[in-house]
Amino acid sequence: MGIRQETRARIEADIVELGRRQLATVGAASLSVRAIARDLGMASSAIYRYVSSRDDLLTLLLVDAYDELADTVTGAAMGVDGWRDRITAMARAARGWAVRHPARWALLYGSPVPGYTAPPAATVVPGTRVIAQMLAAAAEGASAAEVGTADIAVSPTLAADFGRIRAEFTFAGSDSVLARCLGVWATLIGAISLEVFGQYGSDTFTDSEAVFDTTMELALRSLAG
Amino acid sequence: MGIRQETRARIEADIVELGRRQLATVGAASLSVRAIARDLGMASSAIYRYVSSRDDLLTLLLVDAYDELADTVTGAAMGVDGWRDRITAMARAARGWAVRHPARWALLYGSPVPGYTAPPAATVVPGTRVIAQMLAAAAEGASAAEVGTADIAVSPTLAADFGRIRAEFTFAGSDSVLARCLGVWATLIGAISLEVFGQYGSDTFTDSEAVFDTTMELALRSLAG
DNA sequence: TGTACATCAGTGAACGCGCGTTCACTGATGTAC
DNA sequence: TGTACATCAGTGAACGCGCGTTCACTGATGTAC
Repeated sequence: MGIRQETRARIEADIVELGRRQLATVGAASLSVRAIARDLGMASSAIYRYVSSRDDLLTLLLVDAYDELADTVTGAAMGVDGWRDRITAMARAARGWAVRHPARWALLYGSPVPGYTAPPAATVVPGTRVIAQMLAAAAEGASAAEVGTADIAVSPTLAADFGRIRAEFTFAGSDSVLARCLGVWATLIGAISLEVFGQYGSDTFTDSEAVFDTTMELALRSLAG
Repeated sequence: MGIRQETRARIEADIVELGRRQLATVGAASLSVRAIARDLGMASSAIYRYVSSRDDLLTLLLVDAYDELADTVTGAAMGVDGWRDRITAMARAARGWAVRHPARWALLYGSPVPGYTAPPAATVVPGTRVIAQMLAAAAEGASAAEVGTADIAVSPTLAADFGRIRAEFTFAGSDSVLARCLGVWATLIGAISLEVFGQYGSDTFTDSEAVFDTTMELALRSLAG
């Protein structure tokens, strides 16, 4: 690898790092390529050798965050026996990552950035890694007949949608199981966002980890029973 | 009421309306008092006769949105018999409002606006109206012994926090009930945000209302038994 | 009812700052013969 | 191994635009006597 490739790789990494910092300080909507060039000690125009536009930088940061979150979740799930404990481990890992990187969580699951649409080609795969893993764990429970069997009324339209999801994620589970997974997913995203976005205020809960664990335990009961 | 008070009231309402539109088009982070003055046909400085700063305008919009959401939810709950159906009605009303006003939902429950902190004196009361109503409905179920009694392990710390919440909302229900309410709340916020923030993509679900109803039905089951 | 004065709404210029993106350019690194 | 040429990284000026906030001011509305 020549000197050019090396410095290029280093600068690209620096750009992502500076971008992360900007997300934390000014937010996605005020992300500025000029500011990043400044921080790199470059002329503002030089940044265009590395990033083709502001939106392109946002996509970079989006994929970066999706991947790091998914890696964290995968790492936490690895080696945990039993689908139930594995989902719990994944949920906790997701929350932990979000608490450590609130601005990046906001980029992934918070308000959309006005004027920006993520290019599906680049973002769909990294963006579905976590839910895919959760579904896999739930499918394990379903195949062991450990997942709640009480049926839920699902409209034909919704059943058709579920069919497509089943194909996309090669998920082996009934509509009822899928519906429960959706509920767990909504609870997970909601619980993390409420905490990370500061909805609880600073003085409502002393131990927000305990709040989260309790919430997820209840959500998982609905899956298992 | 003199002519001055009348025009002032009209202009104040116009400012809020234009602010809402800006939330929808450029988002809270790019909210511009200059643009609003422009749209009103005023000099940019004249806006300061009505709003003392940009942050002040944000607070105005925040309270406006909290109140309208709460009014909508209250209206939908009115006259609905049975705590369970009432919670369902409230949840649907909240979703409906969020779908109609995605940018305002984002202001309330989405990513925090960097550099802005809502003044508690103005926002806490309107911001807790919806959850207060849900808790009241759940308390009704608890007093009728219709709410799930299976206990949940709650740490002493969390129990103490729950005690404070019980006092603040004059809520009559055990720790288990409170924990379940928290779960329902997280599910509600998560389900709405996932839909409104576009996480499902445009082609995953044909009937997102059905998805929401199914999710909430499951969440309520966990409350009820 | 009329007049004097106080309050208020709105103006326009200014301060100092930021942004994304393009363009013609220099000088360094890499490559093919 | 040396040379000629192509590629690439970075510069600096420029375009055209935006922002929040302050300030001294004019002219209209409201109020007290």
